Amino acid sequence: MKRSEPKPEPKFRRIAAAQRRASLIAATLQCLRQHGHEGASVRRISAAAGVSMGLINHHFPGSASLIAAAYDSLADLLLTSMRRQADEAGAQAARGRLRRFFEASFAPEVLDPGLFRIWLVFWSMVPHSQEMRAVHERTYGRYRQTLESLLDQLRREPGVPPFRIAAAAIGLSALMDGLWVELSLNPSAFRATDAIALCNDWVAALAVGAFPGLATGGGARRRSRASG
Amino acid sequence: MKRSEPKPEPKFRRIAAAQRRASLIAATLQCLRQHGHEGASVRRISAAAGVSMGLINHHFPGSASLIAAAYDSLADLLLTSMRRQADEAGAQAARGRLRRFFEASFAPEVLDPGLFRIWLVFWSMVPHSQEMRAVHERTYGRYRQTLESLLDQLRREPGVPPFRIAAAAIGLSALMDGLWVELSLNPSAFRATDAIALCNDWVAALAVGAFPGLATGGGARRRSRASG
DNA sequence: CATGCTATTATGCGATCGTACAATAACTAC
DNA sequence: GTAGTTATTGTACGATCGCATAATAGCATG
Repeated sequence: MKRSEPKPEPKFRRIAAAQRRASLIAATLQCLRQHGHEGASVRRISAAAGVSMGLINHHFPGSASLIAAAYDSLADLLLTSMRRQADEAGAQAARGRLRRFFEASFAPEVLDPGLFRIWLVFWSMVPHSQEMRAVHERTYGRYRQTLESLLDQLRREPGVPPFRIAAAAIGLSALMDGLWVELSLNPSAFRATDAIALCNDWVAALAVGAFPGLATGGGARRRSRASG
Repeated sequence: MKRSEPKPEPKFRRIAAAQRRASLIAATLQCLRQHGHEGASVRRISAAAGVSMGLINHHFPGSASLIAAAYDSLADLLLTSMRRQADEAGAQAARGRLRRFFEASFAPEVLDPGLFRIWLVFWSMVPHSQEMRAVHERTYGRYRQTLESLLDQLRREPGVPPFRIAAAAIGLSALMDGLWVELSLNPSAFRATDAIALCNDWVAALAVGAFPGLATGGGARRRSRASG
């Protein structure tokens, strides 16, 4: 049954808005990963997505919104993955879950230079974009909540003295982020296992009440005097 | 004694190469502070320095070298300032010096959004520029050496158990960097005093031997087994 | 005062950038 | 099948980018 009409491949296809947006987000992440800051260009992104330039402005109010959506998407993906790995293999002790969370945080895929490249672009846009700031606060908030949940499980274990969970999560996330940044900048400075060990040590110190400022019950007030 | 020649202001002045380079470095930092990644442009920098475009390529092999020199200059300035503040007021206990170092690290001038902007540009260029990588490694090396010196003083104090200084410096620098990054990204996430307290707590835990992985004498080997 | 050196300027070139807007064509509904 | 909607394309515009190079002029030296 040969058709007389050659049935030419259509020059483009209309797809659902949600799928198109997801495709654009994926292309954005690919560009940021490969070209860093210079990849945040409408031309590059649209070329990577296989569509024309103007389509971006049709689906997003501006390129800033697209990048914010990419930030939200990637951050959610990473956090979900880490949470899943932490909760893997059923009910463990809190220390074990935290250890798995650390191992996931310094896995080779997270220490990929491309991911660092992407993240630097995100960070550089946070202070000057309302949307990026909102995404960062939400993202970082969920990140800390995850840590708070894990630390709360730790606190409930026998022999663990009470501590201020929110402040502890701030410190732990900072330690992890700082290790990740330096390891991304200089993979030979130390090893991923060293980073994991430092995080585990931090948890161990917290579990024995070695952080005086994090202890509950007025421990936070004695800061200016009687310290040395 | 009126001169018949109007003695017009010369269109430009020749100055010593070292001074010109310093001027260009200062202009570079100003541009990066104000415009971030877009400030790393030959045109903007030369305009800020009040010179023409081509002068940069005359004094530096390329714009990358200029930015690397700016990285080196600013990092040295900051570290010197922090070291001076830590050593201020004579011989103190190690804990006091560390506390002063933390306070200097989270002073308002260090938490200035412009400084974070500058630093992100530096970081984004490290993975793809040989010069930037060299500057980073040297800079970060001196930073860790400073911390190692302070931690060594801590270890010599009575009652402080021995620990692996190099690894400890890695952890402490990561904690400080992570706190600085997050505070720069979101100044309302927590306060500078919280960051300082978390660093002091880390030192306190180290001083009581609460970090098992940092303890010397085979403490680093028990990592895969017998941990939970 | 004349002369040479070179720090410095000024300009042109090709490429890329973001934005705007009219034209087109794929899909839907009837 | 046909009309309508709109997702999608294609292009033009002005600005800025890095780089290269000839021309200029400040300064030192004699």
